[in-house]
Amino acid sequence: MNKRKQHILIICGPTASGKTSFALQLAKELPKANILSCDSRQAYQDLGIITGKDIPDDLSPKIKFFGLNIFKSDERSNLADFVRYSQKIINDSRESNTPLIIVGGTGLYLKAITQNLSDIIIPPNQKLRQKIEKLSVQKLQNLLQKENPQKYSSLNHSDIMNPRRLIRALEISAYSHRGTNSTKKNEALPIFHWIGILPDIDVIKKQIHQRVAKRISAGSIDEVKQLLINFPNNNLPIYTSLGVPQIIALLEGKKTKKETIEDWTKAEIDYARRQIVWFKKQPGIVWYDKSIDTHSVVTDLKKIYQ
RNA sequence: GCCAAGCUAGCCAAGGUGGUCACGGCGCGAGUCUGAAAAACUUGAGAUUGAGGUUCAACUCCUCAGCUUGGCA
Repeated sequence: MNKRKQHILIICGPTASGKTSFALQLAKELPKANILSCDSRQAYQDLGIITGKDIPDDLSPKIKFFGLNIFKSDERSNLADFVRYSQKIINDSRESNTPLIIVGGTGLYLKAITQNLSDIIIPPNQKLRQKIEKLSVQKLQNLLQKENPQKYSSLNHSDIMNPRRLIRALEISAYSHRGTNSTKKNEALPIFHWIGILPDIDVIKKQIHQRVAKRISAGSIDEVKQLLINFPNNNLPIYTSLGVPQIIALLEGKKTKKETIEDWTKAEIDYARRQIVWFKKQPGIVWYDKSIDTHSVVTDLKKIYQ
């Protein structure tokens, strides 16, 4: 790898597109490689079955896999935490001169890793959040209009109806008002090469159907039971992992097992759809629609890593 | 067989003294998104069982047919 410029491959795509196995396949063909999973839920230490942390047991020692199990399940980890972690992995890979492949489906995290997003350094303000979280959308709008009319008018129709976005905007305004508006230096970023994996939507749906059925029979329900015992606070982010709310409904007797499987499957398909919408909009992604010729990609990549 | 109630989008479902675009929810489609992102939010397309009749006008009233559910000898 070039000593001065670090090249990093990013493999993105919707859930069930086969991006992880592609990354592993690719890594095998390199003399050594680090893989960083960029996945907001697999980053937690529990729910291995539900979130599908399917890394082969016989992983070659020349491949190191990062990004899994890095947060405790009762943590409210977030974008900034993950970016910090990623930067460490990126730096380590550069120093050890090891090619790094980032693979994941959490679009915003990937975006933040590859660009210096300015506002993400502003931390959550729990006091403020608690104070205003119960307010109506209308009231939040009024507040923001008063506090930061510029930001208010920059929001689109969807965002302006979104309490979470309004609260975040108010949080940022409050932070800026304190005069601690830090101007973070743009550190030299590595060069990122994006590959998007996008099979036909029907293939994805079929994969999702199979995957949910498999995960249910592999012990997902017990996994949720255990989670409820270990971390009874079901307001934690980990509780929003796909499959968890659906399984909780089953445990509460509100749904049959069949309905649970249907609901979970649907949630996964909806999620895949949202991911596709997001990634399609990101510039600079080289898309692989159907079958991927790993070898030709490797050939291309070797040129980059020369 | 008789009586009763009902039949509104793919599914569930509200409505009105007959009178412009027929509530909703689910599902389906399309999007938004810089510290919750597997999150949160926005938005679109779909309907009056069929055939007659009354009327200026019927999804709403009448008749017949079909189907569904409940009750009865």
